[in-house]
Amino acid sequence: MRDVYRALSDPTRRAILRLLRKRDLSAGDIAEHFPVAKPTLSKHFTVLKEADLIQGRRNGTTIIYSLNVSVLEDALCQMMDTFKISPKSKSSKE
Amino acid sequence: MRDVYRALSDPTRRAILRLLRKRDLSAGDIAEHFPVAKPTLSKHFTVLKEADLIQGRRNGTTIIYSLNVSVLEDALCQMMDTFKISPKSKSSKE
DNA sequence: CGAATAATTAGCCAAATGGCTAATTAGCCA
DNA sequence: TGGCTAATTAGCCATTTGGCTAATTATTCG
Repeated sequence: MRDVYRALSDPTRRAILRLLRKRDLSAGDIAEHFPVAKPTLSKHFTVLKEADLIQGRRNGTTIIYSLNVSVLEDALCQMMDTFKISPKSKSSKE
Repeated sequence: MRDVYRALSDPTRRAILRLLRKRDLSAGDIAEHFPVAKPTLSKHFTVLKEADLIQGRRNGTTIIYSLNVSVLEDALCQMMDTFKISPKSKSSKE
């Protein structure tokens, strides 16, 4: 989970995830959506892979990235579990 | 939201939020749970306040921090909205 | 007021982060 | 094989981050 939080902390990486939500895309396709150099994006891919949020498969000279849907869903659910409010004590202020 | 992601990216700050989920606590009370110096925690409080996830109120010489429950809930819901899978295209791999 | 306590701000430092260009790897095809 | 394209790795740099100690602020109380 640590890696997931880290992965989500950067706006470019969040945008990559949103793109991949719709369809698989090659590294080059993704690059067209961002004003940063390709090697910079490669680093972002690495971070996202470390969090297991995406995976790449080679297709000829290109690499196709796809979202690991269930991993993302599980991570979101776990965040809910971690932070969502248990109706324990009364509300705080006032 | 940018600030929320940033706030959540650090494990100490996440732990602070979990603590405040149960009850309000003074800065000193919170400090007892962590092996870091008080000024370091003060910085974390600042980051959490910038994300509007917590607020502090003074009570004599101490400052009591409380979780902004609805802000956290809204943030989590928005993350769900942002990332949860719309049943658009078919699954990706294979 | 003066001392004590709680917390923050100021200022410093090492490590991590996100960006870039140049060089390298990997696969395709003539 | 040689050349082309796609992408990553290597290496560099500036900024941010999370940590610390010392100094400052705020409040209470004798």
